[in-house]
Amino acid sequence: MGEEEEVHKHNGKRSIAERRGFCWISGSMDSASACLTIPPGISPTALLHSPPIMLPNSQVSNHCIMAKGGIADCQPFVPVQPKANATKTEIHSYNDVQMIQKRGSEEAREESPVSNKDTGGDKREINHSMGMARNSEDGYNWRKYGQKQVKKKVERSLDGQVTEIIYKEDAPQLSSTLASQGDDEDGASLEGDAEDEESESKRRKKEIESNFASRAVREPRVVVQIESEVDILDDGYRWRKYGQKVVKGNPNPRSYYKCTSAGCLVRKHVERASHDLKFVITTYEGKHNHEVPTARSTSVVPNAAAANAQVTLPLPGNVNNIPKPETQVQNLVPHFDTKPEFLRPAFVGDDMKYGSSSICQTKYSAMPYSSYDNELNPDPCAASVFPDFPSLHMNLTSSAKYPLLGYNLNLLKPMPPIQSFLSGQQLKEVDTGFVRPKQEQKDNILYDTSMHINIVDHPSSSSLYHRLMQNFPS
DNA sequence: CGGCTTTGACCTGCGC
DNA sequence: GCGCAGGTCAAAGCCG
Repeated sequence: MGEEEEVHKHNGKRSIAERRGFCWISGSMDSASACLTIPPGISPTALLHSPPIMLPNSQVSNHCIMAKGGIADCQPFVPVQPKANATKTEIHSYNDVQMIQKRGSEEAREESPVSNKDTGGDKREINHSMGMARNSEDGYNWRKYGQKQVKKKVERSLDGQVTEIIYKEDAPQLSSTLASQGDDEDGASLEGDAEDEESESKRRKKEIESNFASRAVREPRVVVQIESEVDILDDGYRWRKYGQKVVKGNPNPRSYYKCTSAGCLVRKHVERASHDLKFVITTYEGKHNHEVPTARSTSVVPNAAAANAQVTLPLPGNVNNIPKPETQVQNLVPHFDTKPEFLRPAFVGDDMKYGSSSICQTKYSAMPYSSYDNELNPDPCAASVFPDFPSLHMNLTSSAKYPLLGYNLNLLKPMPPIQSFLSGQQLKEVDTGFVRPKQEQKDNILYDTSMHINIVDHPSSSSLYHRLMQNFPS
């Protein structure tokens, strides 16, 4: 049974996603991000029946279920074409979403940059009151149970395809959550006697203390969604898998990893997105208290082992040397791309400068694959694109028939429809879990279609992942 | 043989 | 208190 069915059957109860603490992001953002959250090949109508993106949630500041009622607030789902000189990285905030969540639907419609006028005027109610459920026009009852500041970074390819979506949860907004509760209880709290208020105050205080004691609050959590055919994204650190579990609503198993460095408590879990198997969702919890292991294997994985390949991501040589950005760094995490813009001086030196990020793309697109064949054949692009990182080189080994990350590097081959990504054998595997034993993966020729990117970073280069994590309190 | 993965059992939190 | 679900543990097995 799929998640959709399960959720739809919840009628009268809290949805699966809600119970799981996920937030459904469906729209109401600015026009760009509203479209960008939609995986390629998913129609707007389909979004009514499948969550486009799910964000793991903190245990403390809950999220609001937005999904089913969000479509009406979206801009038309027209693929966003990249501007001619546009940067390839866009920062979006969900503030407007939260506004809708926090306020009633009427106010939201008034104040949201996306109005119903633009979207056909489909009126839905997104109730913000805790404990209250209202009927939305999808026929289900939805109850807000919290909200949380989430920032999103969307990366797109030249053709407008979403290649990477990264979510960063801001610091828990207990105050807003509590304020929301206060709003809900305004009648009682305002009219109650002093004793009740004191009791309530103590209860809330206790709640806050309890919340902060939980790991979900102590540790920063970053969610990265990357379009990738490989399941494991090598971010430079060493991880040991300590568990695997199939979570409800996603037939793809979630793998749990711990950082192998002694004393480091950072963990992450990786899973294929249920709504689109092209996406790998990696959730990082915690902050590394050590440097990136220096002696790392940088071997290029043969094509045949694509499914088990690791994509090496650039990481810093010394976390302590990374200046803490003054501004809020957006969503920069282990990141692999054909355009490692985080390695460019502008990115390394100044968080929010996205400059001429298309340079590398252009170069890559123009490069024949033979240029990237192996480590003995250093990427000629590297020297010109990353002048500040002389030792950096990229290895792209691929028979890429598909535009991994949205970049069709193989200009000599046609791009098949995205929906063909999984078919036949692979579709069967979805039912039993996407991740299979190593040997099976290696033996499966279907995975030979992926492109491998192996970025070997200069030891002193900076990592956006680190810088992001440094924004979180230790 | 050490490091890693696998996987069933166990723990914990939450909702009812 | 019970059941469910997510997360973690740890023994067994695999692999280089």
